[in-house]
Amino acid sequence: MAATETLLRVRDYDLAATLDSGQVFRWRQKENSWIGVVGKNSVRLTQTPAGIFAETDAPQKNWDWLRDYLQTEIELGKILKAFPDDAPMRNAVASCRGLRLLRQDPWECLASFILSSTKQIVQIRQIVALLCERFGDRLTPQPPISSEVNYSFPSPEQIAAATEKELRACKMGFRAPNLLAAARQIADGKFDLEKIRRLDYAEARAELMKLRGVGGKIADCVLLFAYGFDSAFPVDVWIERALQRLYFPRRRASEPRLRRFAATHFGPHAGYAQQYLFHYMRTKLK
DNA sequence: AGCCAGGCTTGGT
DNA sequence: ACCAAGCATGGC
Repeated sequence: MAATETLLRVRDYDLAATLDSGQVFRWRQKENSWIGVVGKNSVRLTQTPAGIFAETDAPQKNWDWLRDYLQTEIELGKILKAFPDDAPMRNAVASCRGLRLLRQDPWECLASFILSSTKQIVQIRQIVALLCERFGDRLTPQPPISSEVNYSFPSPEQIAAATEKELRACKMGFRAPNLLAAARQIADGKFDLEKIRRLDYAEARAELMKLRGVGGKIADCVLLFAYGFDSAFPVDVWIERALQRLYFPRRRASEPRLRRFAATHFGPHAGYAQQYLFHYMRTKLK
């Protein structure tokens, strides 16, 4: 039965923390709900005691795409149990109960993180919103499900057809040529985002880093948030500060030292651990 | 190794 | 209201 709404029964899922934790930049809060776009679907999500209530403009035959995006089927408990048993991790888990990792579209994730460099989250949201309005597909609103116009994330082809000047007008500055180059390589078939899935972590990371404007941090974000490489551990200044403060409070640890520590300390779900530390640091410390 | 590349937010006056 | 400093990643 095609329907425009469903209830995803899930517990231990903090929708607000998940959609507002710096892994994705398209969701906005409206009253008690979150409005966003997944693929070509405008989506409204509402946290309820029974789970996540989801509404879309178009009727859906099944909701697998949304379950996959929200990662509602994973066993969070198992992941949390695999975290190192130390005080910082216990505190982070206790204060960010229900924080999840999404499974995003690789191109949207890559493009968003190319735009993220040396930007704060509020600014990344603005840039991405402008980019979608100007180059994405207009999605027709269906009252009363949605009253506002939404836009799909522009495809590599849509961005490849733009000029650097038009992209700069979305306030992305020096990131414009990087985004344009990536879009063109992908649109021309010279860079294959699907191939990344078949590589191991180190190979996949090296492959992404061939793109201009993609260093280790951005590659790790894409590997973690879009491809599900759970061992990817993006190290940005927040995480560096968190590691320094939580694990080396007495002595100053060099950046390579912190990286080596992170690579071995957090186990097979290091990426999840990173998200908990990041959110803990952003919301609870300083 | 150290500087440079938007533009928005924050903090000081 | 204004102006300076801060943000935070990759490339050269």
